[in-house]
Amino acid sequence: MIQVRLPDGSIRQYPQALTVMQVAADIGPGLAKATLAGRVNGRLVDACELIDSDVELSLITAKDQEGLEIIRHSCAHLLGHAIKQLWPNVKMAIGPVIDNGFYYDVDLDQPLSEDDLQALEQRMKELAKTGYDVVKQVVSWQEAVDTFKARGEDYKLEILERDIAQDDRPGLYHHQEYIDMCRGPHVPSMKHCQHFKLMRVSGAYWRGDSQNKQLQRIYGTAWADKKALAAYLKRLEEAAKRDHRRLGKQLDLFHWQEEAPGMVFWHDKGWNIYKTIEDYMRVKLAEYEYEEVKAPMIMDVSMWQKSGHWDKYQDNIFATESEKRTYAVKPMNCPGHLQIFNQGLKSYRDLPYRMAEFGVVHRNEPSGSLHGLMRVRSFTQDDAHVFCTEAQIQDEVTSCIRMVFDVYKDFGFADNIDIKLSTRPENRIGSDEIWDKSEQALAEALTANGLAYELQPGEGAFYGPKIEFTLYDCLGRAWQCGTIQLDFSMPSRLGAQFVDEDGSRKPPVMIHRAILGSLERFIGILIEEYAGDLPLWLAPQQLVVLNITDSQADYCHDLAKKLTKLGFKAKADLRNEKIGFKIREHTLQKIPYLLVVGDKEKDSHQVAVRTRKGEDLGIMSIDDLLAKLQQEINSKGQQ
RNA sequence: GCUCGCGUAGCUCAGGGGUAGAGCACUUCAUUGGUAAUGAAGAGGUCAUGAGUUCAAAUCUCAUCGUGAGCACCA
Repeated sequence: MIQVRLPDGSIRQYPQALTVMQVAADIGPGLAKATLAGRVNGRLVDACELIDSDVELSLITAKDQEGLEIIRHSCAHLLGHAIKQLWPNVKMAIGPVIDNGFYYDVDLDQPLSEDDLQALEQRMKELAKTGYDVVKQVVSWQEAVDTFKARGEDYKLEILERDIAQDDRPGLYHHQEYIDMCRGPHVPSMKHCQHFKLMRVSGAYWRGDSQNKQLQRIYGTAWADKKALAAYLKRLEEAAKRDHRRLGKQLDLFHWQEEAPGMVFWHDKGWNIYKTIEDYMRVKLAEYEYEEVKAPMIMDVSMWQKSGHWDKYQDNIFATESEKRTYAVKPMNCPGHLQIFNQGLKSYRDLPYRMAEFGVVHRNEPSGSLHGLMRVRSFTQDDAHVFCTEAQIQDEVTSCIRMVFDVYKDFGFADNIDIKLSTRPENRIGSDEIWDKSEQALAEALTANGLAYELQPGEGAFYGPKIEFTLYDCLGRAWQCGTIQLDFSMPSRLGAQFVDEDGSRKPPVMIHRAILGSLERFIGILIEEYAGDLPLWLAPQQLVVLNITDSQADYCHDLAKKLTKLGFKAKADLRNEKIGFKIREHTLQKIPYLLVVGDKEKDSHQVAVRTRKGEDLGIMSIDDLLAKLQQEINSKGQQ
């Protein structure tokens, strides 16, 4: 007898081997209909998998996250099925599951247009509607090779040759006349793949290598039911409304111009946010015992040759000539800071020496990588370099980590931060011994602070490994913000030394760290996080005083002036417009508090307070208002 | 940098070989109105730039620049 133990603890006994689907059918026809796959002893398998010994089994349906992923994966096959019918000479590369959907990389001579995409989606729908059964066939490596050779699937053959061992037994999924190779599992029937939409086509290099051919990547989204699909599309629409590029224009924060690609024109309101953040960071710098400096914007190219930047990043450095000398516009602040460190002989007693700068750097990023405020060619880093001894590394890195969380908390980021540890890249300076030491030091600091992190092998900077703090934009795209990097190389390259206790001279260890990273990027993230409704302490205009008729104009003007004098960002709107009109305009401008003054309020020296969310807080005295505002400002982004 | 799409008034967008359109914003006038749009009139454009095809180009072709999505890159 075969014993099958289900998640509820119950045990079913069968006289002979049977499939996952047969167990589902034995439990009930409804469950059989919903079953997409099974989990046998913790391993995901197809519904057609044979159970021939005692096992623990749970059935996977569209209600499980794994089930949804299986649907998406099968939708990629469905795409393959349909595209092969419309363009028989297309070659299929890879078609994995991604967040919210799937994609398939295809090699097709002709570029796919919007219309082509629609035709493809239509064909997918027609095929899915027939609800055909998907048939899995497990074959030998050679049989798989023969199958794809016969079908001219060069990319599948390359995958077999390079990634699949010859003693392996690949799974072939038959979607009627279409055959795809996959580890699986997949849906037993296309009945389950009904709610999908093709989203767009873009280019993508085969195996992610820009030396290889660029294929066409077709993105799709897929869901278990119609409602979930509609909800997802709605979510995308809502996300677009939070886009910082759109809000930047609507709220008059900044603009872009053809003459300066990748460089921001900050308007008064945007610059106000920027200044608030910089002022705040200065307070934090004092708290964490940093000195603030300012190094030159351009230096002779020899400096960058010595530092190694010229070798590694020449293409991305803006350079300029004068009197037969070549100067580089600084892409990083560290060489400048090392020059400041080098002035005067330093003792071990001077360490740790924490040197900060709001450093404006220019990097000539590839045109295709520019993205609003998130990826620009000119930006300000809240940069700092901590010069210390090896013995001080642990404490200093820990202090940096604390500062990151301390600051992020005030901006309202707490759970939505990801931490990554990036280790030695192929292209690097410094010995392996030094890299071992640095990577270990960072990993230990993270562990000691109880922080979970994702390892990114090969993603470190050329001079050292780094901890990255990643935040996400409105569409869930990841952006590196804070970073802590260990560097045992650059100080000695640029001649930095300190006199140790025993009188010997040694190069200090340098920790590069940025909390916000790029102020531009951080502001972009903030705008999207809050959909433009910045917390009161960051709002570029906090208050607007609105009169109802001319008879309150003087009072409103004086009140706005008084509020400004008290340190609030306030303006009066005395235009000859109806109050409803003014409220609409300032609400759309996302000004936190609208203070309405009519004769009633004027006579009693009060204001009627309305929020940008449309709440009416009623009439209150100026003192009560001030107390409320102050409290909200003090709490920053922490609710 | 690569692939595909897009570029029309300050903004959001329609149009699509035959003299350039809307809404909002702007200007002027009237209106002093209590919580998301008062009314009327007016002004505003080398249709990104350059070349080509054509009797004729905003419209078709090519190139350049910018931009969007994705890929590659990201010190």
